[in-house]
Amino acid sequence: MATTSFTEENYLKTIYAIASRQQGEVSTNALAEMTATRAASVTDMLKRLADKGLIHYKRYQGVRLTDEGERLALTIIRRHRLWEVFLVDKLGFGWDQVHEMAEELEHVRSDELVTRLDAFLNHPQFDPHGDPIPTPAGLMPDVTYRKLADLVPTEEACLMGVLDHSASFLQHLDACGLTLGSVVKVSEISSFDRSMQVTIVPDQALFVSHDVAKNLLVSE
Amino acid sequence: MATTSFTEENYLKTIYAIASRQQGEVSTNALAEMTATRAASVTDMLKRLADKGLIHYKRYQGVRLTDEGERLALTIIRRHRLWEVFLVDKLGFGWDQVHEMAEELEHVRSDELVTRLDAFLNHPQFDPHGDPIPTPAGLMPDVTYRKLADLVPTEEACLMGVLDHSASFLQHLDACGLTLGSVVKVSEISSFDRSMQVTIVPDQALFVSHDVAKNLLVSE
DNA sequence: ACTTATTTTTAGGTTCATCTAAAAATTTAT
DNA sequence: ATAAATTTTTAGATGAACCTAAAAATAAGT
Repeated sequence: MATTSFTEENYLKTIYAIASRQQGEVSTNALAEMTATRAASVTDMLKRLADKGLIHYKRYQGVRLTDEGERLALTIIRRHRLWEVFLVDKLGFGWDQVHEMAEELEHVRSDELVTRLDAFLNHPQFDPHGDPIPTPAGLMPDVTYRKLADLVPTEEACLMGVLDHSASFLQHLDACGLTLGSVVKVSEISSFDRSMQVTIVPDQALFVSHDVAKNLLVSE
Repeated sequence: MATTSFTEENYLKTIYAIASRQQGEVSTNALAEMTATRAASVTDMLKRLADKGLIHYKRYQGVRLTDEGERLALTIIRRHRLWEVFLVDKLGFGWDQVHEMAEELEHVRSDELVTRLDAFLNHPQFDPHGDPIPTPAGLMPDVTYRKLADLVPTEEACLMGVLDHSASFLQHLDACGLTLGSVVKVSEISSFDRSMQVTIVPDQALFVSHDVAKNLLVSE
């Protein structure tokens, strides 16, 4: 109920992001690195978030979101991802350009705005990077993808998302013609460097390095 | 060049707004009232804005925007008004609902975003309240309107804007069927209370109080 | 186990944007 | 023109979000 600041919202989002790719509590240092601040500043903030009942925090023990904190984090992530869809689908930005803008737009406080934006965009299920958009109630849909790197020759799958969100990775995919939604078929895997020879169905052949393949998510 | 904070941007916008409906310098007290802060806080901020070269400020003498300050104020007003068009035209909000959201959206820092939003909206010249949208270069188009209250019987004009932006005024106009773009013709003016009998062309007759008429802008 | 290294927290300080209370400048009124 | 009223500024505090440097707790190494 108490109002959460711009900065507090960013911490919640960051705690969620770190927690979702490991298990156990999130460390102060990990947060300091992600938020580009110092550990001492993080400790300050953790006390405030704990006072507001948004995280479980015991000193020296790391931190975990409360139910309320997780719900809040997910509504912010929902806003972020909806704005990304808007920027790409409606304004024609590239998927490598939208992160910074969405970081700001996500903090605009209006539930009605989010509701209408969602309808305007036709209730998208995924953002331009293939990440699922949390529900209005603050739940993360669970999607199970495989990495392209885990496929074996002759397997075919649809490109669904990326693990690396950096502009340089996304631009590299653009340059290769690897677009979400494409169907790819693995022809060969080099036993030397694990690079893959794949075909973008129907007929576009290309090599994909292991570094790329392990950051590409596929369905099926 | 130096980065302007959210708060500084709001002061610039407010200085512009007050200056544009009076002549001479803007007073500390007027700013305190508009920003809902205390005069002492305003004085603090004025020093900072003066240091950044955004205002002309001599103590006890009131304040005036520099060219740079005015350009900045107008780019913020441009963003505000473009977002209002988006919210009304694309998301279907009422013109009485969009001010608060636009207050937040206007601070999102990306020139490219504004450029693309403007194109997406088809380069609108006016916001949903009939206020002109400053140019990308930071110039306010000058439009000259009359007040409906200044028309005399048998004159006809097009509703172009409002002076009062309050939700209650706008809702009242909605309830009366007074929409921007409508053509109205003045039939009679009461010498008692200056209320007007007008016809929304072609055939919708209604009474308009002087309080309403003096806050409605018409063209021609 | 005990010393060393790492992580985390405390202590004390800074900046931004605000506040209250009191002092100074300006304006108004008699 | 001088006193009274108003406006504006200074002085000193506060809270949020950060910082550095040092202390304390935990984890790791031999």
